[in-house]
Amino acid sequence: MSQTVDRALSILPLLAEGPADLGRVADRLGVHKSTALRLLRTLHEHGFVYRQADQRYRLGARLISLAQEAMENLDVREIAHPHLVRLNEQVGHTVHLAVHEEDEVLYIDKVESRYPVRMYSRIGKPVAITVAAVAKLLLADLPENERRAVAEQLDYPMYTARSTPNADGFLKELAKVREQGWATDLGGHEESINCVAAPIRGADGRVVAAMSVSAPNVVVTAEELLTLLPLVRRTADAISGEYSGRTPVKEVTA
Amino acid sequence: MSQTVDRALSILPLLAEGPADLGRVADRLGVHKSTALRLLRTLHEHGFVYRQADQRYRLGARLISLAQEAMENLDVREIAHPHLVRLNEQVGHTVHLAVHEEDEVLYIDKVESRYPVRMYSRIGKPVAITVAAVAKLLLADLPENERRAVAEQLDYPMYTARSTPNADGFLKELAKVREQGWATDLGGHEESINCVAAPIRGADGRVVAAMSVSAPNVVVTAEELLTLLPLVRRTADAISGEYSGRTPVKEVTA
DNA sequence: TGATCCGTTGCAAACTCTGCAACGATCGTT
DNA sequence: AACGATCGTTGCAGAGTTTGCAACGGATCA
Repeated sequence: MSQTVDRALSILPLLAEGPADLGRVADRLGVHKSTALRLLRTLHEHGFVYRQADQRYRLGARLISLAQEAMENLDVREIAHPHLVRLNEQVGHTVHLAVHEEDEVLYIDKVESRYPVRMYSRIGKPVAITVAAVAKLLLADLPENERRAVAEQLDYPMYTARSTPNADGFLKELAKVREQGWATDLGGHEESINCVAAPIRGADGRVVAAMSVSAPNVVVTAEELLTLLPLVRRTADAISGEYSGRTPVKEVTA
Repeated sequence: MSQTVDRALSILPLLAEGPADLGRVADRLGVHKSTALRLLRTLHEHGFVYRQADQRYRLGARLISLAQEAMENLDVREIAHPHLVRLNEQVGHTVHLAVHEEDEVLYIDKVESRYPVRMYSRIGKPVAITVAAVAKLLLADLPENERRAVAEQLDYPMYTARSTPNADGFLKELAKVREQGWATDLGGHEESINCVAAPIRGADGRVVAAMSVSAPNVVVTAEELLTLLPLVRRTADAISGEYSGRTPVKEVTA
């Protein structure tokens, strides 16, 4: 809606690909160098971009610290954290907490496995939305028309042979997940990694977050992991209860 | 330099304080509601702000995932990480990696202590710049005039009785740190927590990052922690060596 | 039911932003 | 060593975007 701001903000994802010089930024934006320069200057003043010694720009520290604050403001995270830690102490595996927001599902908390074999993931990282157990739970809770709309505009990368292949399969999986109230990812993202996940609900019953326990095949089989399901669900319910007690902040779905 | 972008970016730190409604944003910006609305809309389209069900705005998920990418692009971090993990395995305590950028020093990596008593800190969080051992190392490396300029514009909060009290004391400490090539924080931030830190240097000898080992008094005394200094320094040197091998990206200091 | 508060929209004036062209510095080449 | 090329930077005037206003509609509360 605001051309100038729109252009300035478009610079950031561009720089996320890696450092870029003025000419490159101008080209990618489709504007004159002088225009790009002024936008970059403004971003720089706010610390959103940083200028290296070679004159190239990259994303700045301010962005990182702001994002940090953004996460600390999420009240689900605050409430859930001690529960995640406790669950991790009981089962030993990696525990994740994720939320959904505008076509992205991302991890907002993580407690590392006690086992030496750890999975790669990071707080703040968008999850593989078509296969992750937490993503299934979060999307399954959407009203049907939205669910279909989302499903149809997604890509379905075949990370492994068991990845969700297309929108149809995804919608069927979501329907199943919606009904049973929990979800799994059995090697759909990485061949040897399995997850079980449960939803966290607000006072109105809507899913506000999802948590999962993940472990590689070499540590426990999928069957063994599934035996943890009741415990995971109980933990999620405990968080739901505590969260519902407070003034919940539901999210707009338009 | 660009008024519109400047205003739009000013909204973000404002929202970092917590969710705000349109009127509040407009007031804080000193602009008309309709102006604020249009800026917020643009930010929203890019996912930088999110609109809650109660119509209020808060920081959005895109900000978080962008910051994530920003950190993954830092090459020091990538090189250092395995070294940090190894050090953590040897000493058991929390290990941090920090960089300096435009008046902020922030943690860009962390390996958690194996002991049950853990210290509070988070990747992406700005560190207490006047007391943290890593901050001392990073600032000590600046040319003298810059060092003084920075020192004089800082605040000196007395977290504890041993916190650096003022610019004068800070500059003396920096001089000492600069000479000895390592730094400590003995209860200057939190009464019972001590740190030892060492610098990581680029090919040109300039400090590009700093790493530290932190532990609470209840686990090891300050004296015991100091015996780890040689190991910390050796680790830092190893990282420096590896980092210098690549094309280093020095940072502009203006 | 009426009043108030808040977000939203169209419009015209005003101001900001844009692209251009020219400059200077740096770097690599002949 | 000098030249050419590349890149970032600046002043300027026209163009286009942005701004504040005022009015509308919906929601909330008394």
